[in-house]
Amino acid sequence: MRPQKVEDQELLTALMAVLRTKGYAGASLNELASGSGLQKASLYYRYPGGKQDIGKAVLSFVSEWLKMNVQDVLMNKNKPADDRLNVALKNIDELYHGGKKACILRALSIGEGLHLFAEEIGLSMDLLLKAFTELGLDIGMDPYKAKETAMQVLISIQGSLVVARTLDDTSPFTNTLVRIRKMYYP
Amino acid sequence: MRPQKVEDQELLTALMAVLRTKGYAGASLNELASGSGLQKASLYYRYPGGKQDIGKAVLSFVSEWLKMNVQDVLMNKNKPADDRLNVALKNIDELYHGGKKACILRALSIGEGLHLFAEEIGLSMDLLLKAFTELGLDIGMDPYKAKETAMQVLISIQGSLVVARTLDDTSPFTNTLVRIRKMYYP
DNA sequence: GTCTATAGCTAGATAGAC
DNA sequence: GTCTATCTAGCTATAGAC
Repeated sequence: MRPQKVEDQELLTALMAVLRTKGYAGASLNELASGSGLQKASLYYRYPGGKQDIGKAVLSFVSEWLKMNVQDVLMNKNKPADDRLNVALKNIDELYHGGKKACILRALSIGEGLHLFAEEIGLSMDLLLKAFTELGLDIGMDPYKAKETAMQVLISIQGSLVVARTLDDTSPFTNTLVRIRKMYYP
Repeated sequence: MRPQKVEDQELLTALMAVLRTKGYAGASLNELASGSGLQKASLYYRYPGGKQDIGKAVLSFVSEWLKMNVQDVLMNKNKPADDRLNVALKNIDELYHGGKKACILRALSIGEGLHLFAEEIGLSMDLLLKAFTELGLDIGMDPYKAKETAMQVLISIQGSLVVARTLDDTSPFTNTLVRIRKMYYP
């Protein structure tokens, strides 16, 4: 058992960085290799299923990150709800580097990726939807309002990331994070 | 001058359909050819610059479509503002087939496309932003509110399309069109 | 576990017949 | 204007040395 040249988490972070900027079809194994510090053949050793395997591994990694850094944060009833929201939004801000980086879920939901990863992407979206719905219920929203608000959170995050990229201006995203806070604490 | 086998507009519509579903990197010339009814070499005759030329042509086509079916509609001061908004929203609904089809501006803003088409995509976004801002001013919003509302329109359209695709459910998009109406006529 | 080297294929792009 | 045939480069994936 020779030691790994690159740790799993570091590797997945690097692979995610390539996929989120290039997209699934646009990310070649050569780019995934050079971006991660391993050679193509080594990537096949770590992910025997090749590129599709890499995509699934990255999406699982993202899903776990969201669970830990958004869902668990929002649902931790030991802390005040507004503190939980602040931390979750700060984590989301970091995930997208203040609007400078694209969403991996969106990048992989184009073309072939939409069919290959529909399940994984849908799971992450559901996770976020449920977490923000729970927060709404927690601060006294009725179930319908809580679900609608959570949906608006997802829509405005995704939408503001798209607009930020196409206008080359991060302010739509940063403003959106402030707006989300106001949805729960007007 | 031999007659064209496929009319310009029909050709661009077919090419757009391939690009918006496969993305720029994912759409091969073979797919663009079979999707449009022409052979690869014929596409090179119509678009000498190859794939990049096709992308730019499709984006110009979309920009003109938006100008005619959204901007000119919203700015036509001969009709009542709420009628204009209804028609513009109906046209947007058709452009995206009720949320079933992706946005070409978003599909081409991933990977290589973001750099190749930044200008064209930004122009279409600006066009929409200005048109909806104008509508807001027209019904009495102050300039700041008008601009903010227009930005929310763009964000919620793009975001709801992403969420609709990832959840495989068009209702986020169709609900968003209703919400947009309420932003201007609460 | 990681590497170099390479197989087999498909990509974007062009030449030249009609 | 459109086609078939073909070029080269780059792709995914694998074999085998270390």
